[in-house]
Amino acid sequence: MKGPSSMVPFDKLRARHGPRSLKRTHTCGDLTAKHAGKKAVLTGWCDVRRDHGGLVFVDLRDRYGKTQVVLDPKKIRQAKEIRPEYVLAVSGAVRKRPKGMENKKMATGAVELAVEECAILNRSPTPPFEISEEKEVSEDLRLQYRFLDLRKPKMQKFLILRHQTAQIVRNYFSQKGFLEIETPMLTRSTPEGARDYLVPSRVQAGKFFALPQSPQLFKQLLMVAGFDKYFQLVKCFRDEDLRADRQPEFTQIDVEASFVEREDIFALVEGLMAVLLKEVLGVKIKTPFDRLSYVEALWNYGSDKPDRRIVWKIVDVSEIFQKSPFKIFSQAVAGGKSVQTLKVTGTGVLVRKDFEALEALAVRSGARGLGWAKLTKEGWMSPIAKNFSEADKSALVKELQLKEGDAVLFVADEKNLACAVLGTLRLELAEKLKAIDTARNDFCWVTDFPLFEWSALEKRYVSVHHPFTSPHPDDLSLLAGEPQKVRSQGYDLVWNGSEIGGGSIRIHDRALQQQVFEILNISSADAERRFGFLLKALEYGAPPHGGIALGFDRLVMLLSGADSIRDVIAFPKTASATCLMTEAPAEVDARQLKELHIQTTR
RNA sequence: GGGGACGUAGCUCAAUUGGUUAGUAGCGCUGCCCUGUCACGGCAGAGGUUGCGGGUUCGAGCCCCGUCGUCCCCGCCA
Repeated sequence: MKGPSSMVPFDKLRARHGPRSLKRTHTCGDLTAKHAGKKAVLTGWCDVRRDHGGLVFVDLRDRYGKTQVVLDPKKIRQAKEIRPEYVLAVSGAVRKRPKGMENKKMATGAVELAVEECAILNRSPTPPFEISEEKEVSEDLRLQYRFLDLRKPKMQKFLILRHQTAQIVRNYFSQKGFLEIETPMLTRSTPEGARDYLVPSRVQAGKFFALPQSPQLFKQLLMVAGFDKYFQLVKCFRDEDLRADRQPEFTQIDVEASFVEREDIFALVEGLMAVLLKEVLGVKIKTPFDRLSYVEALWNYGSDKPDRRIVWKIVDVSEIFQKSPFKIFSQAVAGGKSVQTLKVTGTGVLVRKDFEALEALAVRSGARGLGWAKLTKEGWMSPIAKNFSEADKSALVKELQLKEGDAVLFVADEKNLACAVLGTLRLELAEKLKAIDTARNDFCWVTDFPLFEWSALEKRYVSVHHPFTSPHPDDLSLLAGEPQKVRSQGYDLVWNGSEIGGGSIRIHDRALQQQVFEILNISSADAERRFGFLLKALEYGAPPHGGIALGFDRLVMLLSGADSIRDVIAFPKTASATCLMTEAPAEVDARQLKELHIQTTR
């Protein structure tokens, strides 16, 4: 029991919790000159207070805006008590501000509320940081006091935009005949893919649920059930390390449809993106989006999520160096490797040290080294060009259309690796040289991914997308002999160099699914144990089907211009997957563990 | 798992090469004054375990080791 000293006097308690005479009539974003002369009651938080002694101005804030209210301390005794973040209800007359006193920066700046009655609904200690966008506050403090951080208009704008985006998505799919169907959060662990978050079962001793990494299997089962058009805004969970655009729990726009081909999914999603950009950003985009094969993307841009707002492309110059006196390149070509180049424009500011830093990055990215040449007024500035023949140089100038101020980066290696390294440098340099056309919105589909890749770690093939992705029909004959050459019917959606979604046409044939499991070195007993329900469903009249999942948080981040995914999630986790506000995850009582039949080892 | 940046007042930051008792710092906070401000203004004031632990040194905010936390990147993320 608390002592009497901490008791709140009864009349104050009644003021806070009792019936209220001041019921809100307008929000703090509502009032304009046309309300002048009317009575209004506003509620909100004190944003700033300007005390002039005989007159007190308070900017009252709620999620709709801010309104200046004016208090005469002689009439309103609470005027002097008000502090930032106090919760107020004020009534009075709306009046036009005196001539010349209008505030053009405020939406409600033409008017103010002359307060006749003021109730302090709650008080606040001085907050740990100011609720304003003027100053950067360290993110750990913001996350600790998330309820205050979310009071900032900018954060509220993000969450409002998130809501609007969700509404548009739901409307779009509903209008196209798609049904939103929920799938379980407590499901079975599927060891393929990311690490699972596990949930112990109390009732089934020693057994565990897993939180879904995605509703992949359930949505396929819905197709088998005949719900031929499904979507869901759904939470997914992956226990992997975080990034600026990755959270352990995140939201997907999950979509699946039956009797469709790749192009049907593309058109569906293109339509959605067009509506979203129009409604949210007021931007008209061109559809259909360009389609690039995985190989095209990699060979031209050095990435499977190319940012085509950067004009520089990778060019294969192996042929030029076939007979070059520069042994490093000519021998690489002779040995079946290749020489890849990236021409970079506007490099006037780059000096030797910058290229050396680039070389270090290239080496970190897996290259053996980096060749570079910069065309200056004095000629070729380069540690390697002195080894080039004149024929090499003129062929390069012609092939790459080199001009003064351009630089060329060279990587000689196995083609895919060399391109990937140049792809990394391309992004790095474009950022540094501000060579990204940020006014552009570039969408593209990347298709024809390999179905499998060899995992050196696990010494087996693993799925590039997931094990239910259908092989490309033209490559079925390669499945048995050369699985690494099989392309998949998977696809990614890329927006300005960010992967915002991925999907595939699925396998709907039990025998083919079995064969894929075999290539993945999943025994039929294993497959039966883990995915038996799916295999069984495939036997009972599974329709051809396919779909996509779009990263909702990432999408909202890009639509809102937020620079971190955390800014568009109300209560996000830190890079070490903890919540600084609730301090989750936390230890639990020994009794709880016992009930769950669990013992911890540390 | 690995690499990098950062951690000083409530907040944002400063503090020369390791040198007195940490800085007239900005914002915020407290008190007083002020009837037209809007990032109000004026005067006065309070506020510090330099994340934590250890070491080197005559002397550490600064150097070294460890640790904790935040952020970014690689691995990882079907």
